Amino acid sequence: MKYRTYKQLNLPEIDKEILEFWKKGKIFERSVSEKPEDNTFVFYEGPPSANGKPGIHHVMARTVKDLFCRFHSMQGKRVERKGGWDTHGLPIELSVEKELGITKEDIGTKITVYEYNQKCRETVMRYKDLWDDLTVKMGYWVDLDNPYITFENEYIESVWYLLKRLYDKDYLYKGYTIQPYSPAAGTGLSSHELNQPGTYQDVKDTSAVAQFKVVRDAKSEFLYEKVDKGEVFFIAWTTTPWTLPSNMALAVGKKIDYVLVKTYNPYTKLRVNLILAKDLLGKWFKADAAALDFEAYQAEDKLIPYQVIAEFKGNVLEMISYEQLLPYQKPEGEAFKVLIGDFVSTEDGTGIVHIAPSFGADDKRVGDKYGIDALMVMDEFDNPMPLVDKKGKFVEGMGEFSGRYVKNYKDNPDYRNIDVDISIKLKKENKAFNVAKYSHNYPHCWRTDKPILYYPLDSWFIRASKLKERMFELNKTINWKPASTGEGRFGKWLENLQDWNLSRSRFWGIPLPIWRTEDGEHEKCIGSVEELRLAIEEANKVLGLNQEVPKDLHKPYIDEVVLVAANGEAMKRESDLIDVWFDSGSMPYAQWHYPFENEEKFKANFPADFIAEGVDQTRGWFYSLHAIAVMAYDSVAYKNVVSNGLVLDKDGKKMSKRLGNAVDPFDTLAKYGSDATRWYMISNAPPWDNLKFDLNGLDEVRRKFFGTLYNTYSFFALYANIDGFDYKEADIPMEERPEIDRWIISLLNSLIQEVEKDYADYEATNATRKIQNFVDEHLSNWYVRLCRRRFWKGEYTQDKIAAYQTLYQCLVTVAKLMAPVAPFFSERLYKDLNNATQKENHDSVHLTLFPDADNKTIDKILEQRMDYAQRISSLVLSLRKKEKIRVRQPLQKIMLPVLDDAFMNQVDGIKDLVLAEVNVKNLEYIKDTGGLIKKRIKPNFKTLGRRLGKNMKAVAQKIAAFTQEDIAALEKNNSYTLQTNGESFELTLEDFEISSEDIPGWLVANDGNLTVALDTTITDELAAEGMAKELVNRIQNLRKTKDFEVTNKIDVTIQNHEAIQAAVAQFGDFVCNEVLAENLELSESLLGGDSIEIDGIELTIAIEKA
RNA sequence: CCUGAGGUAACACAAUCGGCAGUGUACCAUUCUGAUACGAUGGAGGUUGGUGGUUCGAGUCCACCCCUUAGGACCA
Repeated sequence: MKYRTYKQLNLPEIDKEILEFWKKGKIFERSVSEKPEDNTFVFYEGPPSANGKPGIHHVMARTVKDLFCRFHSMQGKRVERKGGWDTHGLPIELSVEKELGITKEDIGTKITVYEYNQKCRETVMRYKDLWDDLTVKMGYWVDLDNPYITFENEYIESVWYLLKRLYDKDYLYKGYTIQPYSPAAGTGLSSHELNQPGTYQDVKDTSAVAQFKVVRDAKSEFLYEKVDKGEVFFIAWTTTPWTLPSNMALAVGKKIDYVLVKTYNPYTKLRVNLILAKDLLGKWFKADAAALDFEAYQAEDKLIPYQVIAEFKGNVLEMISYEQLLPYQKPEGEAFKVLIGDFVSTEDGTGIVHIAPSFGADDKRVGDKYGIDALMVMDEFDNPMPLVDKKGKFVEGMGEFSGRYVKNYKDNPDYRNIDVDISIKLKKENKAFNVAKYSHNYPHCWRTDKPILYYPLDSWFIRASKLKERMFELNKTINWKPASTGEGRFGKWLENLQDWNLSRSRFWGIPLPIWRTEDGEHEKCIGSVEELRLAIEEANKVLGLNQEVPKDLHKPYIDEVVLVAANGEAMKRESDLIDVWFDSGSMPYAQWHYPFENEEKFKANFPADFIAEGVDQTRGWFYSLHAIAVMAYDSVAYKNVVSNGLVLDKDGKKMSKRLGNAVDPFDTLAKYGSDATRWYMISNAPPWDNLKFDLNGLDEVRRKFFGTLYNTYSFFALYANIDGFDYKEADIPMEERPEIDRWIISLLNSLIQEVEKDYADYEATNATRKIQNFVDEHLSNWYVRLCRRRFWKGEYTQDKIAAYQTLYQCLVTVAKLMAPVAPFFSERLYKDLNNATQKENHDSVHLTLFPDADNKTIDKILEQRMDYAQRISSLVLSLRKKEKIRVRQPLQKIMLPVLDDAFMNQVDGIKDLVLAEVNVKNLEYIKDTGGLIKKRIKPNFKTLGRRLGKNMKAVAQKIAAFTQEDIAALEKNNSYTLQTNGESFELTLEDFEISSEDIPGWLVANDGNLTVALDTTITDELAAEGMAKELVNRIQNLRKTKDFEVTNKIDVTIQNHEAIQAAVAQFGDFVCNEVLAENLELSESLLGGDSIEIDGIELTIAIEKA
C-alpha cells in the first residue's frame, strides 16, 4: 500500500475528513471505553450557557480542556467527559424579558409565571446547535449525547439533597443583609445588575454633617474635662441624611488621630466642642480663623474662631455613648455607641462615620460585630422592618416625615427633598454643623433609572465563613495553574470569606426547598422527591388537601405545595430561588443524580483530577465547586485547575460586539482549520496569560509548523513510494545506523521526555514550542536536508532503509506528541503513515499510547556534537557568502582551532557531515602550539564576582587588556596572580573564559566560542568540479520545467564551450550520474534545446528522455 | 481605592541563583533549491514602561509612580 500524497496542504479539508472518520469509527467513544474502568482521569466540564453564541475565547478554553484530557487518555487513562448545560440565571431571564417586551413587574400580571418559565426553558437551549457545531468542528471531545442539564428534575433533586445536607449541619440560616434594592422597581438587584454600564451616575445630593451629643459619664469625662463651655459633640458626615433617623452608632478608626475643637455652631451660634479627625480639620475650619479671639466673636461674623483643645487616638473613643440624634423610634438593645471600624478613613467627611445598620453593608457588619442591631419597627404582621418601607417611604411614627418618600421615586412634581427638610430640622436643633450640596457617584437602577437604596433584605445564607479556614487549608492542596491565581486571587478571597447569599428573588431557577410556618417558628428542609412525597401525604392528611408531587419542581408548581408542621400549622415554601452558582457547583454530584443513582459512578469520579475555565470563574464556578465539596464532604472538588486568561484582539483590546473586533470562531476554523487555531492559541502564550489574538499569527503557524511538517511527510512519502518502503524490514539496530540517524533519534527521545513532562505539568505551551522547534529546526532543516541524497540516490540499501526507518519513526512519534493539541493533522499524519505500513494495530492516533522515551538512545554528547556541526556549517556558509563563493563551488579546506582534545573528538565525529554540507574537501585542526591562534579572554563573572566584590570592575578592565602572551602564560601555569587595590588574588583557568578569535592571515568567522577559518583558493580542478555542479543544477532545472518524472533517464547534449570542457572531461561521469543521463555529448552545432546561463556564459542544452 | 497578572526590537515571545539582552516573524540586501507555502547568509532594528534604591554587577531584588488587563470595593 502506498503512502497517500497530496497536491497541497489543506487543513480545513483534513478537518472534514477526520471528523467524518471519527464519527464513523466512534473513535471518541472507543478512546474512553477501551480504557480500564479502574484507571481513571476525572474531568469536569464547566457548563456553558447555550443562551448566548459561542465566541473565539470558547475555542481557547475548550482547547485547554481538550488537550489535557486527550493527553491523559493517551497515558492509558479512562477519561470520561460528560458535557453539561447551565440553564438558569439572570441572563436567561433578561433575554426572555427583552424578547417579550416585559419587565419583572409584569410577571404574574401580563404573563403567568408558568408561561414565563416555559419561555425560559425554550430560550435556554436556543444556541445549543451552534454550540454543538463548534464543539465538533474544533475537535473538542466531550459527550454531547448525555449532558447534565441543570433544569432537569433529577439535577434539582441532587441539589436539594446537598442543601439538606448543609441544612442538617446547621450551615443554612435566614438573615438580613444589606443589598442593593430598587424601590421604584420593587426588586433587589444583583451585583451583576449593578455593574451594567450607566448605573453609576453623578448626582448632587444634600449632604449634612450632624452633631451627636456625647453623654457625660466616666468614659467620656476626659473630654468634658478640657471644656470650659458648651456641650461635646461627635460630628459625622453623610450624603444620605434620610438615614440619620436610623443612626445606631458612630465609627472611628483605631489609629486615626482625633481632635477636640472648641468653636461656635455656624447656624445656632452656640458654643460647641466638636470631635473630628485631625487630618480633616482643614476641611471644615479656615486656618486663619484659628487665631481669632473667642470673646470678640459676633453672630454675624463670617469667620468663626476655633481652637484645638485636646488630641487623642480613635481607640480611646471606643464605646463612648452619645444621645440619639432624631429620636422617633427607640431601639431595642444596645445603641448609640462609638465603634472601631477598619473601613474608616480620613479621605473625606470627618473621620467619624455615621452608622445605620439598616442601610449600609459596612454599617451592618460593624454593628453585628458589636451586637448593635438595625433600628426596626414592627409592620402590620408584627414582622420587623426598617424605618423606610419597600416602596421607599418613611413608615408611620416618624413625625413630620411619616409617609414621605426618601427619594422622588414617583416623579412627583411637588416632591419635597426630604434630605433638605431633615437638614433644616437639624440646623434648628443645634444638631447640624454643616449642610451643603455634594456631587458624587451613586448607583441607579438600570431599569428605572432611579437611585437604588441599600436595603436590608431577608435572605437565606450558607455559613461559608465558618469553614473558611478549612477551605483555605484544602485549597493549598490544589495545583493551580498559574499558582498566583490560587494563592492570590482565590486564597485572598477565601481568607476574607463572607457567608454565601443563596437567595434570589426571581422566577427561573432551582427553588429553595424550605417550607415555613407563617411565624417562622417551624420549618422543614426537603432533601429529595421522596421526602417531599411523604411530607405532602402528611399535609394532605392533616390539612385535608389533595396535593401531589409536582411533575416539574420549578415555580410556580412547587409554590402551590403546602406542607404541615408538627403542631398542625400549614407551612409555605420560602419563595426564593437559589443562586445559580450553587447549581453549577453541585455538578460533581448532580450530573450523576447522586445519591439517588450511580453511587459507584460518583465515587469513582470525585474529586476531579482536572478542571479548566476562564479566570473569571475564580469566584464563580471554581469557588462554588470548592465550597460545596468542603462543606458537604470535607474534600476538594478538583486537584488540578487551569484558569485561562482572556482572548483579546490583536491590539490588546477586549473583544466585543460593540467595538466590532470580535473574531468569529466559525470563520476562523473554516479558514485556517481547527489545528492551526488550537496550536496558535497554545503555543503563542501560556493559556493563563491574556492572548492577543492575531490572524497573522495563525497564518504563521500554518506555514511554519504545519507547512514544514506536511512537506517533510510529502518528501518521505514521495521517495518511500518509489522505493516501496513499507517498513516490512526489521528495525536496523541503532548502532548500525549512521551518526545522523542516531542523532535525530536521540533528539526525538529527549523530546518525548520533555513533552511528556510538560503536558503532565499542564505546561502545554512549552510542549508545543519544543515540538515545533524539533520539526522546523532539526527534523526538516537539518536531518532531511542533509539526508536528502540518501533517499533519492542509489539502490535500496541498508543505509537507505535506515534513513526511511528513522524518518518514519520521527514522523509517527511527532504525530503522537502533537495529537493532544492538533488532533486532526496528527490523525491524518498517523493514518497516512500507519495505513501504508500497518505497523501498529491502532485505528487512530488517539487510540495509541503516548510514546515512551527510550533512554538508551539518548546521547547528549552526540546532540552537542551535532550542534557543533550545525554551527560550524553555518559559519562556513557565512564565510562563503562574504567572499561571494557559491556553495556549489567546492573548496579545499576548513581550519578549526581546537583548544582541547574533547572538542576535537567531538568535531571529528561530524566532520564528514559538515564537509558534505558546506562542499569543502578537508577539515584541518589547528592545535594551539605555534601561537597561530589569536585568543580572546573574558572574566568569568559568576566565579570572580563572588570573590572580588567591588574590585570586579577594575579586574574586568585588567583582564580585557591581557595580551596574547598573558593568556598563553595563564594557560600554561593554570594560575594567575592578580593585584588590585593592594589586594592579591590567586586565579585559575576556572575564573576565565577563553575562546579563539582569529587565525591571522585567514578568512575567519566566530560564533560564541567557535571559530572557523576557510581556505578560499580555487584551483583549476576545483573550478572544473564547480562548473560540473553548475551543469548538474541547470540540467536538473530543465528536467523539472519539462515535467520529467524523477525516475526518467535522459540523454544530454550540450553546446561546446571552452568554459565547460574541463568540467565535462574530468567530471562527466559525475554529471551523468547526478542527472540520470545515459549519454552526455558536446556538440558544436546544436539545434533546438534550451538556453541556460552560467557565470554570464550563454549555453544551449538539449535533453530528452532516453 | 484595593488585589492579581502583565509592560523587553515593528509584532509575538525567551533570558535558570542577580553575571556579556536573545529567538522567531516581518523588513532590506545577497543567494539557494529535483521535498518547500521552504532554506542559507548578511544587515537594520533596544535607555528592558518611568524614577529612585540595594549591589562590584539589575530585565531579574526593593520602593514609588505610569500604562494595559482581570477581579473586588465604591461607602460615610
